[in-house]
Amino acid sequence: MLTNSRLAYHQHDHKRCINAALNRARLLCDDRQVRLTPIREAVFKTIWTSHRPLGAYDIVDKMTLASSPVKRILPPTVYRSIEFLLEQGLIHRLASLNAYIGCPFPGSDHNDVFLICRACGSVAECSAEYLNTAIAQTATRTNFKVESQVVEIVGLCPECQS
Amino acid sequence: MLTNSRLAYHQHDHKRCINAALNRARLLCDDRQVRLTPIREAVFKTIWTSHRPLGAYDIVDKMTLASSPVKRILPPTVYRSIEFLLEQGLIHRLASLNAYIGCPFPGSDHNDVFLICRACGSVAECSAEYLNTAIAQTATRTNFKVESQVVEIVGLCPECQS
DNA sequence: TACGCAATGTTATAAAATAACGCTTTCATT
DNA sequence: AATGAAAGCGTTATTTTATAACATTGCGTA
Repeated sequence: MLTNSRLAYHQHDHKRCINAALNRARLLCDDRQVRLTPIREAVFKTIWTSHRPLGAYDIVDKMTLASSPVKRILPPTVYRSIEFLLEQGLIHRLASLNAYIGCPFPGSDHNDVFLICRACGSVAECSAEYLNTAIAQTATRTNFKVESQVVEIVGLCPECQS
Repeated sequence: MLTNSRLAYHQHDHKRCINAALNRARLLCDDRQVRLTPIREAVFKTIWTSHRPLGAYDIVDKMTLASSPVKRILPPTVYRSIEFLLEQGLIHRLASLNAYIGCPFPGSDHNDVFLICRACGSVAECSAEYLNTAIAQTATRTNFKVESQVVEIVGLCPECQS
């Protein structure tokens, strides 16, 4: 099972997390000949601020604060970057929250299962073979052809159960 | 496996579908001593118009058209009914679509898995034991305590694969 | 009848996302 | 280097989705 739950749920040097993600993103974009522009990179870093998902307007606000006092970053700018990052699989959208979170293993072929903690707001991503098998089975039984899936599990992360 | 895929995907006398759903809803509300008022019932019927999910404003528009030409049904009214129907488990919200659909088996204990056809827009609901088991397993492995889940599968229904 | 509460009406606004258009930058080709 | 097409970004306006706040109505119970 592929998961970043260890990192998502425990104290760690998150700057290294961000840097690692950024490096992966750069390599991946380089590889694919797509441009990770300064704005896209800034949006990416903003989303990677924590292991909690951010809404589009959270990103707008954070980026406006971070930039020079004069300049406002406006929604369309952010949404464009979000669109790009989603296309490249560098971030995910959490439909049940209208929010976005960094993908811990971009480029690898994985289906997305998210564990959303309702207490601390953390989100971990997992990819489990047997879960995908179960989804495939469910679909097969009804002759449904799966193309994509949204699996978001809400509950309590290990840290918030005590 | 509990599913309404047969009905969702094939021609059938949908009026009977609606009536059956309405009867179930009435019994259930009666049982629970909650009030299925005329407005709530109207919203419920509107959502049950088809096996396709409706957005809140679709419901507003449909109901406004259906009622006398003078009277406008306004969003808060509809949202209140939606809230009530969700609480009673009579309808479901599809997070990935911001839309609502009638529950074919309210009252029964079931986890929700939705099969959303991207071609015709139909949605079928399934409850599969092994899928829930798989979700439970995934959670257990990461010590995550599941409280609720959103599983929405997008693809092609049997009718739209040809 | 009067009280209390749930349900609805109404106005206004918040929050999330996109449309449309023009300017600037980038980059391959000359 | 010049240039033309496409991609990226700035800006204004608007659409779509959802809720806040408060007034009014209806309905059962003391």
